[in-house]
Amino acid sequence: MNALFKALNDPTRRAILERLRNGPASAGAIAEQFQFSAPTISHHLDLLRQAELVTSQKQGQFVVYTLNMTVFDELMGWLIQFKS
Amino acid sequence: MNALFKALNDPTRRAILERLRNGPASAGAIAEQFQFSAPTISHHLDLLRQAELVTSQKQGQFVVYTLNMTVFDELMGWLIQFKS
DNA sequence: TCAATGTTTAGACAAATGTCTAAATAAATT
DNA sequence: AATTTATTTAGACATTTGTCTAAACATTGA
Repeated sequence: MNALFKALNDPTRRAILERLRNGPASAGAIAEQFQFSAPTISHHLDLLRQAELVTSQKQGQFVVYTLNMTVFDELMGWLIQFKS
Repeated sequence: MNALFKALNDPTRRAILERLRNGPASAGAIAEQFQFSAPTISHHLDLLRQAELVTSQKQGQFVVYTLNMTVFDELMGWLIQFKS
């Protein structure tokens, strides 16, 4: 839960998640959309992976990142506590 | 949205929110449940208020904090994007 | 009015965070 | 084999964050 909220507490990381709604993408393809350096984006992707918000698979020289929607359920569950 | 995720990115603040599920409470009553100093809890309450996750009303010498569930809807809305 | 109680403000400080550049690793191409 | 392309790792650095103590402010009660 800590890693989850930590990962979400950054606008760039949230934008990456929104980008991945359109489907999986390589680290480079993701990085292109932002003004930050590749290492910075790589680090953001690492935090998203630690929170299990994304998974990654190596495809040749590329590393493809995919949204993991499972974790959103967990968050939703936490939120629903407050609605009742 | 930034203030919201920032506010949620701390276990003490999340615990305060869970405490407030049981009903409104004064700053002092909240602080009693934690090992941190009163100023520290006051600061956490301030961040929760900035995120509009709580509201506060002065009642005599006490300041009573109340959960504002409206904001949870906003968060839920953001999450639901990812489920479809 | 003075003292006690409840809360916030101010300022300090260590730890965590987001960014960068340079270098390392890995795969594909020539 | 050497070079290019894709990505990560390492290390540095400024900023932000969470905590504290001391002091200020506000309300109540003696």
